[in-house]
Amino acid sequence: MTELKGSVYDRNHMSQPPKFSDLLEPLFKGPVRHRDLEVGQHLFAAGDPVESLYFVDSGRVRLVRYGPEGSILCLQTARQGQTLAEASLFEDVYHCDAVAERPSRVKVAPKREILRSLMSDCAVSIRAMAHLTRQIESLHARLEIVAMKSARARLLTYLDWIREPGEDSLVIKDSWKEIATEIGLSHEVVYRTLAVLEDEGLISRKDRTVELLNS
Amino acid sequence: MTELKGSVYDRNHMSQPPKFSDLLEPLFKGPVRHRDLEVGQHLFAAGDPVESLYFVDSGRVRLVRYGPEGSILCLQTARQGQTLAEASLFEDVYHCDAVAERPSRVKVAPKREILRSLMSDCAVSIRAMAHLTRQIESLHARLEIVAMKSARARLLTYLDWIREPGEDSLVIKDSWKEIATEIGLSHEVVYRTLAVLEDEGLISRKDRTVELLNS
DNA sequence: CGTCCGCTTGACTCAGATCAAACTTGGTGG
DNA sequence: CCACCAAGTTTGATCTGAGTCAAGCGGACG
Repeated sequence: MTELKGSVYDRNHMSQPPKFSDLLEPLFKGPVRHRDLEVGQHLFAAGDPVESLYFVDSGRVRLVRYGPEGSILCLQTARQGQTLAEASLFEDVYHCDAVAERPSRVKVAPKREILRSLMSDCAVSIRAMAHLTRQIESLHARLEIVAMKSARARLLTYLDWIREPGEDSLVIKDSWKEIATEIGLSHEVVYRTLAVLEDEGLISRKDRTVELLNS
Repeated sequence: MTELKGSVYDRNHMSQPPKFSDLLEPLFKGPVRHRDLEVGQHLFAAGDPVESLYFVDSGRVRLVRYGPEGSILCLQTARQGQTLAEASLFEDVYHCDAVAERPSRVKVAPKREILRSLMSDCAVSIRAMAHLTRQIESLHARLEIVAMKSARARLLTYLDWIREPGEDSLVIKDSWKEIATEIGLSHEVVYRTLAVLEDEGLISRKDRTVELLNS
């Protein structure tokens, strides 16, 4: 509970709260293997057997699914200190791909070890459940956003979602282009809508910080 | 594991597989309270404290969230034999409403009892985790559908999703109107798209059964 | 028999996608 | 230090497809 000011994790879209990472981290403390990934490199692909649980030491790894028409949907983004595809722990094979967004290093823990630890300590499994429920809520929020028809509502809801509770200003960590794909809009519309919102005085932008006025 | 041929549950959109219901059902065996709901009646609302876990004995209860512009988003549909809002077990207050879609009867189990059972038996909590992961995958599938821009792709993917693996024909259990809201389309577009797909020979309809040709 | 509601189709509107072009920024290498 | 390239950002013009309003059909149910 120290580095990076913590604000990098909280309420972050598609990312699990930090607490659980800390809880599972002990599982990765023993004789664990590492894997280093270059940008674009796959950690696993849909159809691969699930044999490990991954913990992102550094970098950023995304869970994505490819649509038939070549579209890409991001299901989860695992940043430093987070685990990836926990929901696949009880699957035989993955149903989506994991691809590094940046040069990344991940810890690899055998699935069996993880399951054994969960089995042996109820307190751990309870916290794991709590973690999964948070991911479910995160998905609820994303579903809510993507289900909106208007770009304006999507953007405002998204900004409201990733902002710190109580804070009126937030720092954009990704490019707007990435955000656009994240909320299912073309980047042009995002830029346009941002301009409109700024015109209307609902937000103000400077560099990579956005101020939410009159929530 | 007997009634209704099972097909009512499997791979059903927004519904958890049946196994877990069986697993948790024992928890509802003791001296549990019941609640009867009329159509449209609320079981709980957003902001209410989470004090119980509900199990649908009969009828159908939906987890919904209301958008600012009056839009309604369904997060989960709990049918007979399923539990509702398990993801809220670790929350203090609900973040969505539960409303009966049909006259329903639900069993009510105190949250504390549930947590205690989970805490005392690791096997149960492991299975609970497995259940939650299935819900996550269900949400992934819904996200995938709603994120598609074209009505055609949404509908085809949806039909492919709810069909029995291996089966080419499926029986529509809800009205197309409900399905339309489910996949985020107006019902007119759904009807139109169905007509087009039938024209193109991709599907054929008779009564409430749809045949998928040339998947 | 009349009403309600799911279903179906048509005409029109409009918001977001797409294509296009220019500007900014950052990094790389000569 | 500058030339250059890549990628993000911004704005304009146009197109398309889903939403909306509207109207008619048919079955269920009282």
